[in-house]
Amino acid sequence: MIDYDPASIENKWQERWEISGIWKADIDPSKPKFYLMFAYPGVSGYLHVGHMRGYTYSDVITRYKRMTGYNVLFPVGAHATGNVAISFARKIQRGNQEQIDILKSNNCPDEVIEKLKDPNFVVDFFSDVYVNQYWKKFGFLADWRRFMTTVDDGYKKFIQWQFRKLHEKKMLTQKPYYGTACMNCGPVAVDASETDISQGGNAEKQEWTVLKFKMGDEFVVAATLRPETVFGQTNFWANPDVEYVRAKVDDETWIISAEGAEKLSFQKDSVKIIGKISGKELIGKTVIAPVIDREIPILPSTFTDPDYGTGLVTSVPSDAPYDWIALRDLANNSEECKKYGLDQEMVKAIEPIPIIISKGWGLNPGVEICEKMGINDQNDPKLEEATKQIYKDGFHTGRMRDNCGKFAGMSVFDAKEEVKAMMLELGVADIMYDLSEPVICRCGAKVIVKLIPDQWFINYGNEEVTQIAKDFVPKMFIQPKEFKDNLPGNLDWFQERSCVRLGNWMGTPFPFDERWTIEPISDSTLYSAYYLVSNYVSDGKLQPEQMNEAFFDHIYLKKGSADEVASSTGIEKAVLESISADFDYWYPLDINLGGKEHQTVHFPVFLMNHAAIMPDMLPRGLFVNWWISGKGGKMSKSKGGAEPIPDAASIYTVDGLRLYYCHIASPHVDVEWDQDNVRHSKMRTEKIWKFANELMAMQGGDSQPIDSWLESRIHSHLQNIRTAMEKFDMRETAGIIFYEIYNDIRWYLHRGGNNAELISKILNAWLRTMAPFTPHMAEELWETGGNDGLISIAGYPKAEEFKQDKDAEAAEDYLRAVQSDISDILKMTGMMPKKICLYTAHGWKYEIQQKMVLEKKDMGFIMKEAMADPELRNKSKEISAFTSKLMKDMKRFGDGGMPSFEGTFEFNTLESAKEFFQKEFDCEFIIASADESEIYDPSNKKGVASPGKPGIHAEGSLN
RNA sequence: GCAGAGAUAGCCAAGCCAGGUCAACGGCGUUAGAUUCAGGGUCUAAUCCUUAGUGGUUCGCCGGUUCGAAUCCGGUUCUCUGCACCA
Repeated sequence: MIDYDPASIENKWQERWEISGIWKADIDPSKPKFYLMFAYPGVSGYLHVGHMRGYTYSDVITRYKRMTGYNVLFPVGAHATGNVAISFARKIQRGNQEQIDILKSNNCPDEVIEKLKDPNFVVDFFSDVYVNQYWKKFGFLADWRRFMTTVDDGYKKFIQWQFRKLHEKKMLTQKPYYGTACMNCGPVAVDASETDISQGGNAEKQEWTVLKFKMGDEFVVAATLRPETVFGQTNFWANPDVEYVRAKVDDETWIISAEGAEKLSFQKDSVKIIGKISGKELIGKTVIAPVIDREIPILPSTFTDPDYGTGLVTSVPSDAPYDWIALRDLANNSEECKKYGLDQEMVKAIEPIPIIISKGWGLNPGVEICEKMGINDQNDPKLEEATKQIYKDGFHTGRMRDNCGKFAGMSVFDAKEEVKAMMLELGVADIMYDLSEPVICRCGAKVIVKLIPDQWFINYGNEEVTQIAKDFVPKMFIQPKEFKDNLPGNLDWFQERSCVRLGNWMGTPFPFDERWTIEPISDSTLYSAYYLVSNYVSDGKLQPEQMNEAFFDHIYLKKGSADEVASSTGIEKAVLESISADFDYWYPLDINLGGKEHQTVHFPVFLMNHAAIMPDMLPRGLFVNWWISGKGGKMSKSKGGAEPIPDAASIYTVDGLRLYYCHIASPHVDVEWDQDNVRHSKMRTEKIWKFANELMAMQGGDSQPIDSWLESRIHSHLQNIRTAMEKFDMRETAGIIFYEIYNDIRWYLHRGGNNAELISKILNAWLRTMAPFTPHMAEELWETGGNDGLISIAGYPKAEEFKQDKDAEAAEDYLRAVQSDISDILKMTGMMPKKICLYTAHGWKYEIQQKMVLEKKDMGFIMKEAMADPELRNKSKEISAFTSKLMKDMKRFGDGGMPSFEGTFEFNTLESAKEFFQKEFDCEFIIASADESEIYDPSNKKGVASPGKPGIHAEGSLN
């Protein structure tokens, strides 16, 4: 036998495939087409073994389709838009040790690390890594000619065309937007991954309602997150230790903190500081509270932070624990009152005004929670928690009390928006945005919220487009089902989505205003169409500058004649016709495959853009795969998975890894990477390799009854494989191929099967079933077995190639059950058997079972009939016991599920396996029917026998 | 917070939509035995409790529907994903 050397087999066949060109996808009108792509990866550096899961599924599915007669298109690409490559390069420029360590552990040479300071090189370098170190090394048969990245010139032309079409559809809108930005670096993303920022990834953008309190000609301005509570205002807070400023905002003068004024200056056209006023000066004055139009006093507090909101706060002690505690502190502190010249009795007289009825709380939740939590002063950190709790309960369960004007009875949830709207309308309030915690940019500057007055959006709220997409969902093939069910809801939920941004980003300039760059999600919503053009760009038949609006209109929307477009673009007419034909042949896409993170963003917008631009060409299917994670979340060196992908391929072998991805679990659950499991998959391929070699060496033999069983099993397996693969159920399929068929053939040999001709026929089919999963091993064995051509393009085996024989399968199932019963008994007793007797049941039991199971007779009928028969009459007790048990069993099996036996069939089956049993248990076997007279039955087992379950008597030495 | 998904034996994971052949596929791990067996190999058997085979208890937790529930319904706790300038 040839030793198994996976590494050399991998190289050998990857080379052969490369040369053979079977990966090239060209039109073949004689075959149905199948077009699958996966959501291309962002160029974010080296990937880990988890990423290969979905990619591998793609190759397995397309290989299967190819072998079942489809002409397959499987292109790959990479997503470079945005700031991933830029921030990657910046990290290298800054000498980020963590990043450099990752590169080094992936065997990245120093001179390359040096070059990775250039974002463009980052894109080129990792594109090459993905293609050559990952996908080709995993044996993928992708159409490499079509490889593209989203920053290719041709791709940019394509995206610009797409946005022109969206504009024609009136789906591009423009309106003000508040975005996060750094004054030095421009727009930054504030998110948990912290790619742009060095601190504050969990910050949220909050909308503050700015309340204007009239004080003479000026306004003292507070900010609140709870505008609906204005009805409960009792006083106003200023921090005596803070120096506030007078700022000219539009035509008004606002008193706010300097920090607040700065923030506001990014969000309003004119904010100009014209003076100062200390907190102390404000205290003791009175202001007119908005909405309630009441005069309230300004009191001192220490919890008011100049950096939070406007640095000034209105006080609602009924629902704000901070306010209540501060008020109480002050009322009880005569010294403090004196210090600010306040009338202590006046402060004491301030009572909370109940405004919200909240589940589980009385009149003043803010007061109650402080008592409950034992909060005693305004610097107690528990106040934060108390505030959150009250807010949560009030927001979800609360209703406005009767003293809240026209909002009385309204839920807090609704009142919040309505009160805010009313105040804006009246001009007593304004809006301001801020981040919930400090955020610091990579450059060290503070990240602020900035008004972008003319932000562009794609309006996914467009009803016509949404409807087209929603209507199409039921016709699509979508796995898993849960996602299919949710997708229409996701589509409805999508409204406007900002689609361009300013600043230093990689990507396509926005065609209507080139200062803007189209953002990363918006430029990956139609790209399956570009794969039908990219190969022409790659081989130079098409120049990016020729790819104008007329060109894409012609290819995708069938506008204009080939002659016209050829002359206006300068593209050869033949090329134009060829591209056009390609598109007509391959489009629409059959499957877009991607990770679970794409469910609510990428897949819906992918559908919507097709619905908007190519409503007749909507993708026919989506396949979502879940993730592979390390134990406890991250991949780790000690537990595996963190090694570079090429290293993992050499440790576990490519076929081993492919089998692992396919067989470890359903594609739609997360899996923990476990070295032992991966190693097992590798050994499984090796085991099958050896076994296949042994089978190939078989000679001669003769045909026996067990042959029919094996053939029939293979028939069923092939049928089940087809059914499973139609749903791309790769786990089920891999289980059948790599475990069940393997076990069946071994059982066949164990049972004495030795028909080399049959085995050779089965092996031939078996190898073909394996090919999509473990293609390298399958090719090698295919060649060793003397077959011509590549197995990768051989036909996938069909169930009809093997004869079905239900009786043979039933007989074998029966024998296995008997064997297992005998084993159980021997195990229980610890007996070394000398003699085992098997008794098939009494004939009347078969008759009754037949009548009940097949003829559906009931118990009364059976008993009546039995009593009429003189021979059965004296067995009535036995009969009724047997019959009622049978009734029970039948119920357990459900409708028609209970197998029924004939006595002769059972007896003959046992008789035919006698020799096998004797060898198996190494003892004498006696097989008899319970109806035979004078049979040896010392422990009276013939009586307990029932159809399908023979009585068993064993004797021998106990040890 | 909002939306969605999930919780199955020591571990990883099928089954759930279409309730009964489910003590619950498969794998890992563990244990025992075999192998002229050198490098985590292969094979056989066992692996909830009980037992001369048809018995008991189990599928996050609590309750309900049903002759019958891992599967259906309600509630509850915990985990994961997305939430719109991260891709």
